[in-house]
Amino acid sequence: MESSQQGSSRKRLLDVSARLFRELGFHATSMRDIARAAGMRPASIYHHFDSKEAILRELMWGFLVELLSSARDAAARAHDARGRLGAIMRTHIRLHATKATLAFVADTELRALQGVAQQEILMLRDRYEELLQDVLRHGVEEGTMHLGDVKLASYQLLAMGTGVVFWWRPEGRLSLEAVVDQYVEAALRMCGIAT
Amino acid sequence: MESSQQGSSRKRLLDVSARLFRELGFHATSMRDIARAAGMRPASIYHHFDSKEAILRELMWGFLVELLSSARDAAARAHDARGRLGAIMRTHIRLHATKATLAFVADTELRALQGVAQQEILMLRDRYEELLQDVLRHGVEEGTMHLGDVKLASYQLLAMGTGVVFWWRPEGRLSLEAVVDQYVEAALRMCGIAT
DNA sequence: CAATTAACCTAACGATCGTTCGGCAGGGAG
DNA sequence: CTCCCTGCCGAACGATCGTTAGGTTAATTG
Repeated sequence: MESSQQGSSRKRLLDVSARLFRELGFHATSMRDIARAAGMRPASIYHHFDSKEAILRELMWGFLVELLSSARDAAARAHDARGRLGAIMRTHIRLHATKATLAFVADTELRALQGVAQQEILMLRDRYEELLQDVLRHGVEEGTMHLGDVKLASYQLLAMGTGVVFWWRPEGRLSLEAVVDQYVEAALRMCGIAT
Repeated sequence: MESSQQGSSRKRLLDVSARLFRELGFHATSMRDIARAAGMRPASIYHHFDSKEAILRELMWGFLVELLSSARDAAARAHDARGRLGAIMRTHIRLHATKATLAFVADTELRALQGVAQQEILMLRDRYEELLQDVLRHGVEEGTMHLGDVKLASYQLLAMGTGVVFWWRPEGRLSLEAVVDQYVEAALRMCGIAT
């Protein structure tokens, strides 16, 4: 009933699509590009996915779901606002660095989705932002954080953190842990928390 | 020798192209889209520009040149590292907020340029980053700034600041001045400078 | 006046796009 | 064995792409 290669072509299509979407952009990547990189013919892709947009949809949805659940788990393990902020930033940087290809696509190709597909992704992103904003709001109310507008601060933190996908490489000068630490410290400082 | 409408079509083409490139992305925008929005026929665009990529090239180059020269001027008017950092961030946010369409395109469509055109833009971006990194390095040497890796810090600051194009609208809840102030304060805090 | 040029047009070029149709191989099920 | 389903294929569909060739108009120049 189940072949030993079950889903292997599908997974390979997702992998090469993510890589191509990152390198060329969604609209500059053709189904023929994807097929060639996956070792099959363009028509065969449609045995696994309904459309080119469906591939992008699955890539973005998968990453954002993992990002959101990781952040929730990390925040739940901390016991105060400062700890939760640090935990969220830590998982944010770690996930964006280790899955940079997916993260890059998820952060830059939202325009390419249409209608309800785009709204579904926006819904996940909103929940993620609200998770962070709740932490910031609690920190301000507790008096442990000192910042201006909470929403603005959340945009600052997320933009800063997401930026790691644009430059960090595992073989580069800085280790993942060193990078994560400096991002977390920057986040805490931005919120008026001494380290 | 000079018509009273000199360059008005050209300017209009740049304006509508920037708007379309931001809304749809470069590759999802067709020459026919641009022509329709500018009130002319596709073939007429080629009287003003050599190619679709040439339009993008001019948009990105123009914005980055203005960004770089504005930052240089602002930094020159300050007299210490802290003042220069604040001045650079202030002009960065202000320019990204007031020219958000251009800034968005310049920050997201680098992939769409090919060969030497892309390298020319990268050269400008590198000079901009170096301007900021010099300020940070001086601040660390003076002892007025306390941060880990200087390059990493510059990426954090620029990613945070550039992010303003993704959410701020002039008709929104927060005024430009309030937004600029919170970004500058966040930058100073990130660099270990008390406010 | 004639000559030139800027600005724009219609029409069409070849290429490439996402997608679909119909079929073929092969392995498991009845 | 026959039947069916999975996975993949060749071939082609209509649409759209960036771009070009050649022509028209109106204004400017000498």
